[in-house]
Amino acid sequence: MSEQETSDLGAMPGFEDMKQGDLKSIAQASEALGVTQRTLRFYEDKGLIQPKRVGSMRVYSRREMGRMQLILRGKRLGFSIREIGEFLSLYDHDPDQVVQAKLMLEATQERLAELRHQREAIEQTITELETIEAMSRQHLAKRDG
Amino acid sequence: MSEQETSDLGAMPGFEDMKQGDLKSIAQASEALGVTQRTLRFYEDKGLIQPKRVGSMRVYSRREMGRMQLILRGKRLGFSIREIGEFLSLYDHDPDQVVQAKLMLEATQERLAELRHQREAIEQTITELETIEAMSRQHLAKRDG
DNA sequence: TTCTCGCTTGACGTATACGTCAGGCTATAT
DNA sequence: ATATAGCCTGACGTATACGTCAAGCGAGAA
Repeated sequence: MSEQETSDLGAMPGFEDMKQGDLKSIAQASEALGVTQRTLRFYEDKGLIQPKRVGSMRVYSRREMGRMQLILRGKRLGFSIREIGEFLSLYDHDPDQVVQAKLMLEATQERLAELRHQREAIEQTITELETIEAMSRQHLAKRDG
Repeated sequence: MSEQETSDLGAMPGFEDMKQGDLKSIAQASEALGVTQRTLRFYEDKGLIQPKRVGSMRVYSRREMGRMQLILRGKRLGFSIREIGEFLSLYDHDPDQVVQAKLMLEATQERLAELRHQREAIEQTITELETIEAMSRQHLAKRDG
């Protein structure tokens, strides 16, 4: 396997804790984050991250990795990438994070309301399905004697 | 407003309880079911219903209306139209509904498992979001004094 | 020099359940 | 005869989050 400048970035013995210690190639970043390279490029397209370039190759610093963690967390919490993008851009242009925190609070509450609704809907559906399940069992029991 | 043979079908005074009492045009059917005409045509395309034709116009009998109720119920319970289609075709070719009931039971149980997972995931997400909500509040409280 | 890696961009594909035209037919009302 | 209403089919559009090519470039290796 030949590795080019990409791997050189991560493999400079003795320089691990320089100012820009942990630079990663797209392969290393996707590996570390558990997402595909396609996903990283996709998020970049959408403006969620802006990895540096060395020539044409993407380089992921701790900043990008941190943002990716936030993005993935947002996804786990059920926010769309559009929403996540909005949060991040607020985050960028709001050093004190006052506006950011307020809007985050709002979004969080809205999402909570949604989830509570969903939870109720699911409970109802589960109840109804349990009824159907019981009826199916009876139906089968009758026919089998 | 002019109504053609469509409305004539539903408007035959004195004949309400003929053998084929309640025949409906697509407009009346969609109205009664609370779905769009497009939806009815779509389900027909997918083979879920087979309304009769008078010339080229669709006519919905009680049979189709009944199937539509089942379809809509299946949707509410979270089954895909493909799954619903499979149930219905089993239903058709299984007069005793033994096979049907067995498979329905399986599908029901699978769906229940899914829903219970979802419910857990939602509970976790709600918990996490509540934490974030509390943190946002603290953040704002600090800055506002 | 030629091969092979890893990377690049761009564009089209996927799944779901319809929405939204566009163009055209027919029957009734005027 | 013409307008209008209601219906028809067929085809493309929508939203989401990527997957999957295709074609090509620069850099070490053989």
